[in-house]
Amino acid sequence: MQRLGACAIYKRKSRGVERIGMTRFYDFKAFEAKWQRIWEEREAFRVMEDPAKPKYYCLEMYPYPSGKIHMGHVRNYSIGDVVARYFRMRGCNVLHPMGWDSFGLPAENAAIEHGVHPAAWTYDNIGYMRKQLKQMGLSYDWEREITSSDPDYYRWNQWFFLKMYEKGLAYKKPAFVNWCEVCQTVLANEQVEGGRCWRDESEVIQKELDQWFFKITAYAEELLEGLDRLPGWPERVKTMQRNWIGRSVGAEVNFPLASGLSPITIFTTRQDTLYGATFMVLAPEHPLVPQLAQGRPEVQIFIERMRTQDHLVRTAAETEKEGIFTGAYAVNPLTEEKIPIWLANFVLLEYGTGAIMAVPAHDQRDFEFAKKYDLPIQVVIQPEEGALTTEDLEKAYEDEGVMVNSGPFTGLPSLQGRETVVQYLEERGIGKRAVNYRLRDWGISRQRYWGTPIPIISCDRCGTVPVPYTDLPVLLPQDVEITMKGRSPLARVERFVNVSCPTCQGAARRETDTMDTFVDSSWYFLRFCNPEAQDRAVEKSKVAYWMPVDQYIGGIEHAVLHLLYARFFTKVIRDLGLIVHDEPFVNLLTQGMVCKETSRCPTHGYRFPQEVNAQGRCTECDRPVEVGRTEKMSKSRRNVVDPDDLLNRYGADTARLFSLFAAPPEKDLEWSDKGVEGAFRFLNRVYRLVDGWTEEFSHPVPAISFADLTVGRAVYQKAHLTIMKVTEDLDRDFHFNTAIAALMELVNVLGQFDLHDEPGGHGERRAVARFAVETLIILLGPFAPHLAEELWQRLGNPRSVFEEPWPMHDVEVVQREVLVVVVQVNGKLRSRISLPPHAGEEELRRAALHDSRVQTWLQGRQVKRVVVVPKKLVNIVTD
RNA sequence: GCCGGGGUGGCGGAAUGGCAGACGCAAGGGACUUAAAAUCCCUCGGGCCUUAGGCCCGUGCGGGUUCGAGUCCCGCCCUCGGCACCA
Repeated sequence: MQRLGACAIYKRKSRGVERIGMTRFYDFKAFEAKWQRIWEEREAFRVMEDPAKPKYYCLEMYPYPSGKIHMGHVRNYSIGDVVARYFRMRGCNVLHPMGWDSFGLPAENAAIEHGVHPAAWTYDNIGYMRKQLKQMGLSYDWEREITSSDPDYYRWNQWFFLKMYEKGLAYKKPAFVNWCEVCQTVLANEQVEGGRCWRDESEVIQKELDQWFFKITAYAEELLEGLDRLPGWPERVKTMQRNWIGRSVGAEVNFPLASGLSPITIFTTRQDTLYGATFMVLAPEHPLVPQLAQGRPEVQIFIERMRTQDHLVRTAAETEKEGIFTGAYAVNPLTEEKIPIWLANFVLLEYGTGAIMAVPAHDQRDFEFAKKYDLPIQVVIQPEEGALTTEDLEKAYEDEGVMVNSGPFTGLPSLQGRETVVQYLEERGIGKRAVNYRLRDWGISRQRYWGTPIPIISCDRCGTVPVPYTDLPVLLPQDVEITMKGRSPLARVERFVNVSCPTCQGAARRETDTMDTFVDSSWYFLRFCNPEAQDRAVEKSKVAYWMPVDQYIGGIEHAVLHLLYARFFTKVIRDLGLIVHDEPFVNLLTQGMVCKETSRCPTHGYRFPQEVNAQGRCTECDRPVEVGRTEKMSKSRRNVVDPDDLLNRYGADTARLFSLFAAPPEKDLEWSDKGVEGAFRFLNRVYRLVDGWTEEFSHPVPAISFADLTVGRAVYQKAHLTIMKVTEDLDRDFHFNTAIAALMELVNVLGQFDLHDEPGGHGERRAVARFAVETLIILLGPFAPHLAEELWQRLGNPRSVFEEPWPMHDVEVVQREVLVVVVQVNGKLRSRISLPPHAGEEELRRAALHDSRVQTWLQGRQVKRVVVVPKKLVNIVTD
């Protein structure tokens, strides 16, 4: 019985030494290290294609190597590991890989702040985090590890880029970026705060630079429609993608100019309100503006002001509407009235045609604008009840109604009017049906060093020339000075920039921008199928075997960006003929955030737990600290828990078990130190239970069958019920928390069980106990793999517990021996009756009516009806 | 404003339209111990009936459907998240 943890040994050796707060615990450190070593030696999680087995691809979002793993990773990867181990035990050939999303800005910031090379910083972090993941006992096939910043990986980003370039899906156009004059660099949207640079607080301007784009809009319709064929995705993720794609159906209408210049086309979803269009508004950047506003310097000034205003600010809903008259007029094609053309901040060049017809009576934005600049308002839609007049209009009437003041259309319901008007426009060549998407093309240029070089060369004679495939990869040069000064750091590396043109051999320059790191993660799941392939990005047969991903698991924060880009890439690669599937991820589990309560001091803000004393006061100023609401764990909120501490103190199995037990996976998890201890206690209880019985189990146990069992029937049955419950919970929605609860129930039952036979017994109790314990260990395996392996081995089993097939419950055993049926009178619980398990409806009814407690409730009442739910309940309805 | 989650004990959370509160945490009581820790056992939604044992109320609020509603329907309130001048 000398198997308890180190502390217990210490206590025994040093009798008489008093230690307060000493705990006895199982030696998780030794077990976990041992089994991690054995798994590695046995290559337990290597997989190859095996047509004989059903395949299962389980994937968790690969991490950015920021330094250390955080609790979100612990949760994410614990979930994934249970899924992977479970399906493996169910007989599937499981692909469960891991890698590193290792290009990105933090590496460059580290270079600027600490003078470390981004590569050194990144690869150090990967080394540390890989060690942490291994310490968690995750069942990855590490032979398939990929690192997106390796040339072996990113060369294929370049390859895909060139393929897309050939197909016209990658193109260059001028686009606005956030530019800080002080830093001389482009800033990401997240680095612009209120229109100012986050570093030096100087004003950020919109600068027009040549940028590379992927034409994701070419797939807008398919990306939208495909969502309907993803039943395994959470509804909210699909909704967010639908909103993001933002399909709207309407019409494009041509408005002739009064001066006879070529007409201006607008997009509208409300062509039924065309008769109410009393003016037009163009985006300040609209290409026709210079012609229209000739000789009007004040318009130039307005445009200039709009150009320099931060795009985010300008497009914010709270920003006041402002505009200016261009001096030009257009003609409403239906009323044939002359209407003024204005420019305004709220009209965006990127959406629709960059021009709108303004219907102030029926569009709130137009209404506010018309009121401000005193422009005419004309009511053309009347609500069903009550008349609307222009005079008493306090806000725009945007709902449906009946068309009025609309010439031949007057009297039509607005909904129907939309169809009739668009037909009319098409017949006369004034306009046509049109669909618009809010989705914009994906700008992938980054003026950064630590990313995939864009494989393009520009030559003064030949223009834009793609790097030939044979010259890939375009390697990212190593010795580059990284500062915040200047444009892309690569632009100052002459050896890199200066090349000869692949077409004319003349002097030419390389593109010095790098790709958005979302490009890397848009296809990494394909690379896991054939990470070793040197001559191609994806190997058709292997990808055909493994893809699509059966279960993808990650944070909700990628609901739109990553998950949309990955779907887009999948469709592009399909159209390149390399894969056959349309969607990358069949089932998606978006795990909730890991949260913890925060502490705030009135003077010092967020406090770490160690910055709060026992009296709940700030250690710096002694003011009472307010315990705030629970929020997502983050360094800035000072409410993080370091997984290293958790792993050292309680071990991987406890860390995993707690993060799975505390909440269902898709909900937020509230951190609780006490809850972690609870999980640890449970594992210790399992350990002690098995440890205490190992000796008994070394004696031979007889074969048992439930039918002949004279003792321990309830325990035997509980084991089968637990198999049923755990299996159901894993199959239905991965309800790990209730599955673990079922295991706890089994342990509670076993804790009460005495396995010593009555005099004259022949080991039946021992046999029941052994069966139940082995069942427990197998079922516990996916959740607490190290402890399960250790206990399994100690019971004398030579093979790994993960080579055991997942058990199946016996339907005969699970049948209750005695049915306890609930009896209600008028829907209220009044009694319970016990009956043999196969009692029929009539027996139930009779037994219920004769029950003495029920009798007292029926006194003086007439039984009107008796509802019988077989095996469950009888409800007696009286008058 | 629009869309999507969610409101159940002191807390995290359970409940295919059929026993509300599984399991865990906290709390209280007890056993073991010289003592503490650890462990084990018991109690644990609220109110009421002196007891055995029972009764009443209770899943955000108000209606409805049903023999029966935490669960389904209608109307609200609160809360979290996403989107938001998208024509």
